[in-house]
Amino acid sequence: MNEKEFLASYDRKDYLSPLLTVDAVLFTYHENTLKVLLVERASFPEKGKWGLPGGFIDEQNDQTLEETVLRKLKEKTGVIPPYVEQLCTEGNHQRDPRGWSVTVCYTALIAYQACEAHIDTVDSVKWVSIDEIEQLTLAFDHLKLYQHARERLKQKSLYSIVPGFALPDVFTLAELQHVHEVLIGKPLQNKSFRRRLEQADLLIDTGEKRHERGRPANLYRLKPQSADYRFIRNLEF
Amino acid sequence: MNEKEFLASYDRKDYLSPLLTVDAVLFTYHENTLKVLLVERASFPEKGKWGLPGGFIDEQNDQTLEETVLRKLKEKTGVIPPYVEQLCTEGNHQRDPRGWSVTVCYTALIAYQACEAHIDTVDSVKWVSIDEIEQLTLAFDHLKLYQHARERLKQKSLYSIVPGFALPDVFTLAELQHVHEVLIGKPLQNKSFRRRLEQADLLIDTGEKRHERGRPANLYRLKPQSADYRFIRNLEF
DNA sequence: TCAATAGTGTCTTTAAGACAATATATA
DNA sequence: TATATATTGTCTTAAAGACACTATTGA
Repeated sequence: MNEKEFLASYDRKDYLSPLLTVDAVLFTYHENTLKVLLVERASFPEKGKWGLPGGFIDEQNDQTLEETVLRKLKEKTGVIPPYVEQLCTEGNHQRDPRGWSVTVCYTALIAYQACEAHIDTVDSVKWVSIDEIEQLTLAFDHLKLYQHARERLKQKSLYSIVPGFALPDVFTLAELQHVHEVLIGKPLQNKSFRRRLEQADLLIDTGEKRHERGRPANLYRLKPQSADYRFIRNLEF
Repeated sequence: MNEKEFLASYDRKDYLSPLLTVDAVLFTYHENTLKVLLVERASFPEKGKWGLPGGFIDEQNDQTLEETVLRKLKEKTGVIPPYVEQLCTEGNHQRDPRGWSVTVCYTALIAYQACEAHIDTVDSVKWVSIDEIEQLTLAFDHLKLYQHARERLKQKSLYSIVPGFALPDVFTLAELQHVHEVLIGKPLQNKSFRRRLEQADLLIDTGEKRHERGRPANLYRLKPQSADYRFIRNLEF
């Protein structure tokens, strides 16, 4: 038998694979807190519980795993988040009552404003503050996945400005610093934070200013390469 | 219908999942070079080509994905490597001619001596130097997976001593430094390298010395926690 | 002018880079 | 003693921490 004959005689139905899903921990920053997107499960198992957005691969329409997660996030938020990164894959025979199951989990970030209107139209999707999420009983092992994503994002906040993707397109340095501070769980040295941003040249100065209380703050935009930039030294934590 | 009834009526055969495999990029260090374990494929597709060790989940016997990869690595090397870490999950409809397929890929490290005897007994398993691997035509997208693992390990060599798990139980600082240098692709400052090891207290001094040419070198062992330790500052590269 | 917030100056501290110097083996 | 390799000393440099100070707005 050659490979061609093998493939002709191969029938997928003869081999059962574990259940395979894709999930995402989508963060945003709003009203001085980090929030995570939760979805109410419409069907069994765990029907009625809240869990991470996600679902099955559509083999006809998804070319890659990443396309699956983008499609799912767009279904729930109306938009495709500017930052999406694979987090981990969890697979065992206990996490789903249907049997051996595997989920490929992603971390994603988006501006609150980018999906506010869309999310307001549906009851089965909501943002939950990270202060409240631990109290909820999430579906499957989704709490654990969230915790993993949170921990990774915390690490990233020490050596990158990835958390900035949870902010709107245009933001102040104080806002950016505060997202990092929320993730790290303690205040940062303002001067250090600004100094390294300046040196790494990761932001575009819009020239605009935001007037609220006090001195108006300069408004910045993320440069595209800022998703990949890594400082060679971590901030203290 | 309640959840119990749902599960009773649920039949996995009604839902086809993509093909799911687990693969590993297993590195070792021998004769001053890094090497990767390759396995000759015994069956279609890609029969006869060399590729990464890996295979399907055994739903009856594997409790988790990690157990699957450990089982596969033990089959090929005779031992369970001391360092195993999930690398990434690659999934699309092109990587396998049988259709939509997903692989969960791990990075692992082991001492050459730990599996030398076992590997010598089989023809279908071999170590390939990283200088030669790019020339080979590996099965599926295994070259890309290897490159990904190599890049990640290079990054880790800048802020951890994870590469030390490619060495035997007992090793000299010169050996450890050289593994890092091979990964990074340039010489390191000897003093910096030793200074940070000393400070982080990651090694156990065995008290023994290795006598070769020149001054005998002190022999060390990795402390268990050294797999997780991260320096707060990267070495230059 | 005061309160509030944004942003800067500058000294200290930490840890890496550079590289010379010393130490301990064998031939 | 010469050679080889291991190990240390120490000065320089880069970048973060600490924290006080100045700047710019509205009330």
